[in-house]
Amino acid sequence: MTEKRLPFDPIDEAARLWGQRWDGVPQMHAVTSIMRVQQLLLARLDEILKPHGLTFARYEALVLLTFSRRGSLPLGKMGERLQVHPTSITSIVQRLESAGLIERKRHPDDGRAVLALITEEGRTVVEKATADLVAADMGLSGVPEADLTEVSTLLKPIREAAGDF
Amino acid sequence: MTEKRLPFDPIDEAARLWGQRWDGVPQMHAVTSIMRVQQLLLARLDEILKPHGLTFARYEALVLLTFSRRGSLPLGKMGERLQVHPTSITSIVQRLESAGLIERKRHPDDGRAVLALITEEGRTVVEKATADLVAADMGLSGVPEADLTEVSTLLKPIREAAGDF
DNA sequence: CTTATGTCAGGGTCACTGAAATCG
DNA sequence: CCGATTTCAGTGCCCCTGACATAA
Repeated sequence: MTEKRLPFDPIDEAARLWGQRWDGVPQMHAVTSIMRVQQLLLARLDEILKPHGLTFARYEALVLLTFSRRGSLPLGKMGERLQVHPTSITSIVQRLESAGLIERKRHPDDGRAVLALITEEGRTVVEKATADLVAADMGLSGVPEADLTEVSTLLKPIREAAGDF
Repeated sequence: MTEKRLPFDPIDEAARLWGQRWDGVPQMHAVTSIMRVQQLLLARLDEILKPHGLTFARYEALVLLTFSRRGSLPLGKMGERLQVHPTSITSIVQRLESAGLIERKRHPDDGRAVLALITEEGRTVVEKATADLVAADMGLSGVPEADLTEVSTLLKPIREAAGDF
């Protein structure tokens, strides 16, 4: 990754030039900002999770299992909650199983379905990884909590319009 | 992609459960929201760009060249502005060249450097693609412009803290 | 010689399509 | 037979590391 610090805000500059030709400057600025912040956050989170042998996607799957009543969920249910592709869930679960953090069980009531069950080691890893993430403010150190709540509130209609819920 | 519409906001639900065990609920909610919105936006933008033979990353590179005075920039400069890895720029430029949207030139003053120069076809494609994107409000239809400006403003300190500028 | 620029090889993650197997 | 669940093969995209050639 290029670590160069620019002497100006590259998105502000891009928005200025955009406005000389095209409409939709607020949309362009917001989209570019969201893309860039996501990239920065993901890099930071993956860096924190790496020592635990996790990517953010795998961590999310593990947390979801931690939240479930029996510590297990059918893969389809996981994909639905995490909003990821069925084949991606297969891949994520396969890698978590290789790491010994979950086990695969046949669903007792539905022979088609597979349950992912978090192991004791999985629970231990989630706790340690979460402690690190919380200590690092999820990569959002220095941002007032009120601002974060505001961001979440403003982004919610976008998710809703896209059909999340 | 799972298209299932959930009867509740999965992020609100995850935040509720998170709060029963761990700290940092506003941070967790904001991070998850940003990740999800980015995923939704990128999918929408790539869908709009696909008929033009572009991904969002390649579109951004093309727009950057459009904004440059001579329609050309050294690859290193492009990576710096777009905040992507040097090898990623090589790949992006290679594919844009294969599509006939840019040409590679040797830098006249620096034999090490390579210039990416946008072609006439490249300029045409950018205009058409941008028209489609703007018509679709960059995937942000229905969101008030004031809210988008607010989002951009709130996200700026995150980018600044991460060292963008 | 040291530094900067770009390329290439190779590995990793994840998204997606299409096909198949299994089971309700 | 139809539909749901999961897996597998294969493709594409992007990130990253490390090594390398070339030129300032």
